[in-house]
Amino acid sequence: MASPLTAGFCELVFNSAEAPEGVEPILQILSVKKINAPGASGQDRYRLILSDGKHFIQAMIATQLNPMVESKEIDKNVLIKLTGYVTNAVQGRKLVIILQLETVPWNGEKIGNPTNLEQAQNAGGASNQSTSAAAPAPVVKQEVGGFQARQQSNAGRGGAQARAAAGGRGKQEVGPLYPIEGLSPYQNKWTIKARVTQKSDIKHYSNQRGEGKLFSVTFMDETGEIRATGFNEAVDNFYNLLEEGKVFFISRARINIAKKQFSNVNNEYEIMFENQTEIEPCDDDSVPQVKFNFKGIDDLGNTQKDELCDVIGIVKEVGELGSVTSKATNKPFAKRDIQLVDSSGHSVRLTLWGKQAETFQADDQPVIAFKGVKVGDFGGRSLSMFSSATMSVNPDIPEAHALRGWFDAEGRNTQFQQYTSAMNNAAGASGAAGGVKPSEIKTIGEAKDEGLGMSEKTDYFTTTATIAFIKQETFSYPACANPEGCNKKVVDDGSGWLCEKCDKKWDAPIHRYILSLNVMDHTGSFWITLFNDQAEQVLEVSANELMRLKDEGSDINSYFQKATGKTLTLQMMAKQDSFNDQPRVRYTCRKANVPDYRADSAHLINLINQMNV
DNA sequence: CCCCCCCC
Repeated sequence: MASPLTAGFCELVFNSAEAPEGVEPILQILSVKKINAPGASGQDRYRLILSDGKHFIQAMIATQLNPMVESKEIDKNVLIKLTGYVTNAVQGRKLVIILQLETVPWNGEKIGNPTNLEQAQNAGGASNQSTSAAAPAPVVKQEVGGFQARQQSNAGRGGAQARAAAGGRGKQEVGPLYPIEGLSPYQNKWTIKARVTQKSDIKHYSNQRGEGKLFSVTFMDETGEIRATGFNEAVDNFYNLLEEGKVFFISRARINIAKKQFSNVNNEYEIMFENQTEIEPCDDDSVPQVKFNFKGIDDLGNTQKDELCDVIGIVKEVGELGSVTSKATNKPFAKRDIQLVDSSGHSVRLTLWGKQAETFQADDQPVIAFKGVKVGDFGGRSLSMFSSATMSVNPDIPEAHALRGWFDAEGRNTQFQQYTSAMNNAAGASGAAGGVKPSEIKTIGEAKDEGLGMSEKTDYFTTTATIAFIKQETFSYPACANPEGCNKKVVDDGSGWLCEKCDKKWDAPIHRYILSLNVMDHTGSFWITLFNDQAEQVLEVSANELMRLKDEGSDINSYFQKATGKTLTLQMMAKQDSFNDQPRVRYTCRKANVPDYRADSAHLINLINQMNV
């Protein structure tokens, strides 16, 4: 019986510089193995050993074919027809990269007794390397993950390849067209067709190694994105050529391992432009526009500080334009904070800087997609936009439309959960791991009944309650007057107020609140502690001023009376504590707000809707 | 080979 396999294919690959043109071989899979090195996008990668009945050869499959491995369509002894592939030499070894394949019906038996072609060839001592001057295109007839029309555009490329051929240097100067996802340091001949989605300014630097300049761009195609950097001469050669938004062919550049801490580009590798790098503009506009890798606002607790991420949200509030002076350079910077919310019900502050802060306008609560914003831990979690980040207002992408729909239908009336700095110390900064979430609305009765603050973990919750009583006897403590902000308790030793921490003596302390309030709602009451900022907000007088009035014998009772009866929405922390060896819960108020009755009502409507009546 | 990106 004739073998269904394409006899001689392995030898053909081994002896050709590029994939054999027009050949769609049928091969048998001898083994499937997951390799340890992740793919460009961090996905699993699989290596196959393929047999033509006589020899076997190694192959990698593009990650879009991974599901076929997982479903066992790609498995040992299965016959496959390669309908899209390229070949590559890696340190003298040949590798087939499969972009598209079809399975061929077969009874599951192994065919023939194939041997390792490389060993056979090397043992024979003969090098049959092709000296063909032709530059065959890779075989891709149908759509491969959006790589349709590759052959046409590749062939129509004209530029680098045609010039190389005209230069009479024999071998093609550039490799076949690759998906960005398929790039790795182990391949040297490739061309990508990609859009520039971001281009940096030219940056000049000077360090021990000397002076220089550099710029970077992000390239994107249907399969992924990759960052590319050019130094010195590459800046002169390519900076003006590479325009944001335009499509280019790029070849003959180096692939390095990406330094991920400096980039949010979703690729294990990055491109380094070299002197022989070739970049040619491309008219084909089919390459997609921008690729986001959104992180939900509620998920920012699971990111590390300083990590870069993409976030999409509704601009709920726009802060005033402000200015700060950089500690490092003493230079002033314009800044503007905005509040972003998404359908997770969480909100986060995002800071814009410089020109972007000055010109930012969003009075109609638009959707904005941010790319490459930096996560900070101020106030639990915050975001900061810097020069390499980009923003798209009301982008035409599904995530944006979904968010718009959600916000207009219900999000408008949602009370959003804010990050709090206490979450930096709490187990699991997301606030979701174990402890009650800060925005979870509880009545006082529920907080007690559910035993919040009774476990090892600190619980956070929000409650709306009315001040029933404020303890007047002790409302403050004498604190260190250091203008840098120390706030430690100081003691009067007769010659002044000593701060042990600052090792300084002050003529007078600054009094700070530790205020005990009894607050109640329709379910019960509890004692809570307010520290300086919250207490000052409630009493509308500073502790220092109140202490001065008290010391001069004025009646300060009116301040406490004025605050009593106020109803506030309190962001609470419930923490285990002990008093006279008895365990008890200490309730601390982290933030007091005027109630948002609209949001509270929306919460109640939610609860009503959940009732089974 | 850069990689700083600001403040509370």
